Amino acid sequence: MRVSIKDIALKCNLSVSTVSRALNGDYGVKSATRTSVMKVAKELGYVPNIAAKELVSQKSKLIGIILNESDGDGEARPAFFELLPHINKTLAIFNYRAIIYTINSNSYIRGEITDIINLRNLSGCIVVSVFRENHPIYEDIKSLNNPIVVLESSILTRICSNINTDEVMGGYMATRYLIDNGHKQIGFVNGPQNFEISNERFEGFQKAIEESQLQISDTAIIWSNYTGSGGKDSIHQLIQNNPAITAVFFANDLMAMGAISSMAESGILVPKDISIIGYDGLFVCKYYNPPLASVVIDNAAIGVRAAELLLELINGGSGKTVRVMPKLFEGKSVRKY
Amino acid sequence: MRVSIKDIALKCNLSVSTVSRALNGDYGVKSATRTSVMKVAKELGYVPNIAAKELVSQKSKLIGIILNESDGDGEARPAFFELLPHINKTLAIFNYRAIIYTINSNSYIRGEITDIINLRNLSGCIVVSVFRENHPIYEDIKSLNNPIVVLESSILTRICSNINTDEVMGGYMATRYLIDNGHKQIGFVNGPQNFEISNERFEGFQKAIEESQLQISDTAIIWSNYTGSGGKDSIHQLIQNNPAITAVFFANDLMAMGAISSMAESGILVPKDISIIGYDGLFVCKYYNPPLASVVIDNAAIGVRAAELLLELINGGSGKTVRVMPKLFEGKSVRKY
DNA sequence: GTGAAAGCGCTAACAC
DNA sequence: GTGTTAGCGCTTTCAC
Repeated sequence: MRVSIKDIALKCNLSVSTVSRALNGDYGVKSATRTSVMKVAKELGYVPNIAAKELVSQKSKLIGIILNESDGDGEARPAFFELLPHINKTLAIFNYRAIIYTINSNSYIRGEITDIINLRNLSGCIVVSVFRENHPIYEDIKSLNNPIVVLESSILTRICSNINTDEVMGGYMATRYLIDNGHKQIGFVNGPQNFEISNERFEGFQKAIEESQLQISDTAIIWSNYTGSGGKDSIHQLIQNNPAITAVFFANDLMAMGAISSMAESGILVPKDISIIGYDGLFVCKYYNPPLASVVIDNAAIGVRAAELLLELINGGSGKTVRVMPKLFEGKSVRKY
Repeated sequence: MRVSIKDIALKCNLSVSTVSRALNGDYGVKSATRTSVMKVAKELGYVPNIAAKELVSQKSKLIGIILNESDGDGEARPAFFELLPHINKTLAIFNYRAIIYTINSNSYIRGEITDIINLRNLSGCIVVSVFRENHPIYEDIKSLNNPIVVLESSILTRICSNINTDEVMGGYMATRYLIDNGHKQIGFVNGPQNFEISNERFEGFQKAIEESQLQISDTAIIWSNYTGSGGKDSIHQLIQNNPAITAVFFANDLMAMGAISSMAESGILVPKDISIIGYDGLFVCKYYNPPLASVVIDNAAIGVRAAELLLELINGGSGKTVRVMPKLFEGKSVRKY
């Protein structure tokens, strides 16, 4: 049988209520009483029963982390796994813990996220995966009555914060970097059109192109799928239709890597024959061959900030938007003309 | 106020105990009663209060996943993040959920893992990170009274299972693959000596070397640190001391990648000038330039199996050892002589 | 400053 | 087959 406050009360000749107050640092307990309670608790190896606390307080100190199941194969969005430890560590400082939930994006039914929260009385949750635009989960989030932080989205309510990279800026930075290095014939391999991030990165791309008054043919823009093999297919198509191309911006690193390794087999070298820049700043970029230029998303900062935003909401704060600036990693995959 | 079984009882003209029995599928409830209870529960939007259930049952349906904090930087052991979704999905089938705990390997104090388990009454836990040999956490695990599954270790008790790749075989396969391709001057860049996996991979390496009666100089074996920059430093040292070397086995992919990208800058090409094989089978291997030969650890299988082993222990089964065979990914980084 | 008692939502004897 | 009751460990009024 585990030690309970009753055991402490018995040993201290006190009532359970006093012990409870002493243990929880409440006012109205003589300081001598408190020290003796603490001492006995330690001696007895007392561990509070969280289930009992939760039952009476109706709260849980548990945070849900919502993951899109398709991220699970490790290919789709590896960057999100870099977030997890940082979210977790920040939450742990305040004695919150994270439960991971995997949601199948295709079989999602309205209210699923509400059920998840209610079942374990979660204090809040963080949606780390990007779902396609107009995915029903976003409707649920908007009408939710629980604190929630959504990454890479712009949902903002009294009780929902969002944190995201400035994707337009990211797209702009990547394209600008190519232009600044003298490239004029530039291709863009993007993700699917029904993702907010794809469209924003595209907007940044366009901005940089227009600003420089470059002409980009329609065939130089490909809407792919954020996978390595998608990158591979796209680059060949791109080169075939645009033989004069000298640089390509891929909307994520995985597609860029798929393209580079595939081109190498055809004897096309990076950056000698063609320059490549990716997006995400995966930690493997710096060990890629060649080190892959990329728009770096600061996952550590986002993870910490997401957790902080959620804790703010839990403590009564109201929803806000936080925007994180991406950085450029130059790598060695872009040639200067 | 949330709907409780009391509300259902009221509406159905039943007692709470009958409702409880009906809801939990216990025997001794008329089938008509059960259907009406179910119907009303649904109508009212009833969600069971898990805290109450846990309080009375003294169990939690919560599993701890123990991560070494140093894995958190995403560099140390990226492969483990590939495990997570698979563990999680398997647990979810049986309504168990995973809580992620980050442990700082250096500041660990005896009993920490026991406290973690007791505080939330975890049904069990899975230790996914590799700690160095003789780390105090392993002593704690041996004397634990709760179901636990440890990856990449050989701890086996009545209530502790372990699951690991056959690392000796992995080391053997990698080395054998180089030998079979005609390499005779082979180098080995390993991880730190105080990790069980390093020593096992080394054993496999030695076995293949001896079997083939090759001579390997002491300077061709380097104990590094599993990081990309460690791989970079090691390869240059290796080549300098062993100019005739034609192939190197790296005990993980990250070191191999660090080495390849660094060699490229010095004009040393893989596999033309030197052949490289890695270990782990990270999903980026196939998009590396060149696609990196590697010993593939089947993280999906390990994740699923680890969860299954834990559930077995929770349901009264006893500790067992499961060994998973690694596979070889040939890539294009090894040249045939 | 401390104690007695009620109750959070649920399960599990035990009674009928 | 169903109801009554006690109790899981804790917090929180309300007395004193």
